[in-house]
Amino acid sequence: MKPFHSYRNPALAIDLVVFGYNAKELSVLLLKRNEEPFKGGWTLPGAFIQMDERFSDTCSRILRTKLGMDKLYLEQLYSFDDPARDPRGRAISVAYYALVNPHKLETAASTMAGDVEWVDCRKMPQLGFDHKQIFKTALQRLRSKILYFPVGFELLDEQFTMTELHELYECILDTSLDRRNFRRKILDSEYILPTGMKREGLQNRAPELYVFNKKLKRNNFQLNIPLSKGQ
Amino acid sequence: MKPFHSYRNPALAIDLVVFGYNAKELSVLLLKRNEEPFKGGWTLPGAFIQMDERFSDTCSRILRTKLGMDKLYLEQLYSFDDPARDPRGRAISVAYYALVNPHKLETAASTMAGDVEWVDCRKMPQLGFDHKQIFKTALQRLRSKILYFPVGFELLDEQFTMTELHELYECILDTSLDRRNFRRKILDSEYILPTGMKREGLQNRAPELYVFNKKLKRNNFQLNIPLSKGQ
DNA sequence: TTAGTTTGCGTCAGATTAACGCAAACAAAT
DNA sequence: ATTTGTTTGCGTTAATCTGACGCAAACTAA
Repeated sequence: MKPFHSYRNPALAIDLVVFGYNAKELSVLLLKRNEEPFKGGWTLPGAFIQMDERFSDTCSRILRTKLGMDKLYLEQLYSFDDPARDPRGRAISVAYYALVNPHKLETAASTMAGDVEWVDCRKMPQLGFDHKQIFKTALQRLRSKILYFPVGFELLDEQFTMTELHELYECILDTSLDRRNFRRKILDSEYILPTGMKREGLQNRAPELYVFNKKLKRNNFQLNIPLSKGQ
Repeated sequence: MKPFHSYRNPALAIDLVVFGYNAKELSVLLLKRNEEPFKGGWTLPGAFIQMDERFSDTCSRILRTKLGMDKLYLEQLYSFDDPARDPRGRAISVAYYALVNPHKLETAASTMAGDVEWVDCRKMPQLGFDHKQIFKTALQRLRSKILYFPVGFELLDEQFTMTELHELYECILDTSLDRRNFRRKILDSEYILPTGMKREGLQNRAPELYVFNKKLKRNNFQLNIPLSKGQ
């Protein structure tokens, strides 16, 4: 058995859609390019896969370079193959998306690269390559996944209030959800557990803090969150 | 802007999980290899991606070669990156799965390659490369997708009875489903439409034939099929 | 002190689910 | 031809779930 001979293979890249949530705003990490192609424009952060790297290694490399942190929730999204997606030549992109709580990055804020920026999901500029499509696919995936899997707790602090979780869902789904029904569904689901604690510095009836239930591995759960139509 | 220089890139392959359904049996198209690696063993059909091909082109090429037919339901599954997945060297696999009604192939039966065979999903042999993992991922995807999307009609004839559809679901999900509740759910969903016709050669009260409702494009529907616990 | 907001808990009519009954139309066995 | 079992279509029902929204205690802002 002989190894592959020198096929000409398409270049193979990883592109990342890194979601961050802060102050009722879902944003994505964009890269301001300072070289061709798309010099001066925005793209998603990405890198070519090295021969000895696994996808997750390449992801880590990108995240470390641009965010100074690489242990994030990471999920493979889709592989993109438009022959014209990169003007430099044939390149396949394996896209991943990641979830970060930008708050947790603040300690390492100085390590965030100068050429990246958080951009509000609702105000996406034009993106180079086929990155607009990748972004749209990622947002779609996040929106549908959050309905049946406790993704998104990755976007909040370790402890959070019901209101914070509610706002996160409204923000990601870009719709309004009935507060009381949401509360009931989430608590019934046992996705989260009450800690019995309240945030420091607040008085008696401050909102209760919850944590994600790490023991829970239910897979086929359906939140089925109602839209708030009236009010 | 210069084109890519000669990076050494991993080889890039497409592997296919082709599902076929016949006589209450869900099967997958396997390839009997007659060269190394895994000579004499089973693998999924696959091929390397040519520089000018899109994924779907490579899929078509494989399907035409092995089945003599290439217009099937096709969906990208996942991309696999284990550095050890191919003993010949680094190779990435972009896996797709396809659905065929083997009945529709019969006319072109002679064109089916001699080195492939339909194998019952429940009796999968050892597979070369990481193809067992790819197969498992595909089956999982099919099982979850069938619950919220009218995939699977691709596996039946143009017209089919409620019983045939019911059996297909039981077979794919590998469980028993209450016939009467299944019927109600499916009819309420409007995934299928009654034709008012009965299969030829049968008498008055032969089972009614249905067709897939092609106008239906509902996306967030939940079949929520109950398991039949008693009886 | 008053007026609004946030948070937690509750109510309730209507829809949905899961389990299963029943009979007409057929098929197979005697 | 009659009996017996199976297939197919259509119902029923109790328990549960959904979605809309009321209410008051604890807080905040004016």
